Amino acid sequence: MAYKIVFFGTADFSLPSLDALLKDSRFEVVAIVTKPDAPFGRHQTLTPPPVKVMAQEHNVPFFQFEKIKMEESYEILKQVQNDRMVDAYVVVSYGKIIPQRILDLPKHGCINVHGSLLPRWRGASCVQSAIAAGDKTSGVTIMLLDAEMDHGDILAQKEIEINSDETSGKLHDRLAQLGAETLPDVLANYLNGKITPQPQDHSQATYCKILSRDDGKIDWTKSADEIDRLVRAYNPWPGTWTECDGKRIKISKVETGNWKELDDKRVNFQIVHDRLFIVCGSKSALEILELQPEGKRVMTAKEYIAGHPQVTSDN
RNA sequence: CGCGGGGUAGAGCAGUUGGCAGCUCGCCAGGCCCAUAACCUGGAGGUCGUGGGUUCAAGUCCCACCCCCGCAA
Repeated sequence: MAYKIVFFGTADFSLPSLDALLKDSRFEVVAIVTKPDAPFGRHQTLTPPPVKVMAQEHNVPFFQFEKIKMEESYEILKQVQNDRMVDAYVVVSYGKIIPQRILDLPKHGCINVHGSLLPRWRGASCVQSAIAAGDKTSGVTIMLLDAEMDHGDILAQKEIEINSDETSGKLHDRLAQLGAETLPDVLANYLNGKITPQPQDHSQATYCKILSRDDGKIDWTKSADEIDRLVRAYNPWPGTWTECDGKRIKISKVETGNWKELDDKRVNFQIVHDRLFIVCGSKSALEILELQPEGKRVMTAKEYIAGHPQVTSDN
């Protein structure tokens, strides 16, 4: 008989894992819990989270609790537990902290898929943090949830290399896929007792915070390498930007450039042979390859220069 | 109707109080040079997002609509 699972998830990162469980005959996803529809996009239209869409496509019952902490949420999940004898919860990028008494409901606890090699990068921006910090590798951790964030015992880890030109968008997708490939076997082996959970080495823990757009303002006194990593790490979210003539310009693609050609006394955009450079800290420089002025679409540096023969940055 | 910027040549931009539609790059042809991302000469390429309106005259003023984007979430 199939193991009964309740899946908690909201974002795109959840989809491959949910899909893997839905397709696997060893599991029956008896219900899905996801966040409520939220205002989204330029017109603030109420939009369902991706996981809800997938739940509807597969005709799986789903719940969108306004507040997971409320009594009602607990009562409903308790009812599901009594009716279906759920074996485990699987939590992938749900987006809210689940209260302990809900975590205690399923017979064998709650399994989480996290996009980093725990205990490194506990928290909400694990993918961005790994790239921004210049990590050579990342991976996924399949773990048990406990009371503290990303703190529980580990069931399995898979490591992958971070490519030197990789953005968070790409790594995010690869990790979501890797998690989905790893999850089913690990989950089955945990439930049939073949895996013994291993505690994390808490002394090695590092943490990362939720990012906002303001975090993406580029500090040009940092070195070109640091900024290059930040640009890749914050692509596509939250994006990196700088101010120019009082307007915001997103910087979406850069490459470490040649310092020696540039005037080191200014920290401005500088045009050299149809190419756009900016002087950074530590005697380094970046070439801007792609940017997006406020209100405009993404364009190459060459296109930007065509309409801005003289450009300067306010920093 | 959350706030805001924008749609003008293949690309990026300018266009002043309405008065013959421009700039940089690219493209085509030719020239110069040991050579070039350089330079010179000539050329092609625009129903100014769409539909109405005002006017002798609208890219420009008025109304409606379509599309793109930044903030926010």
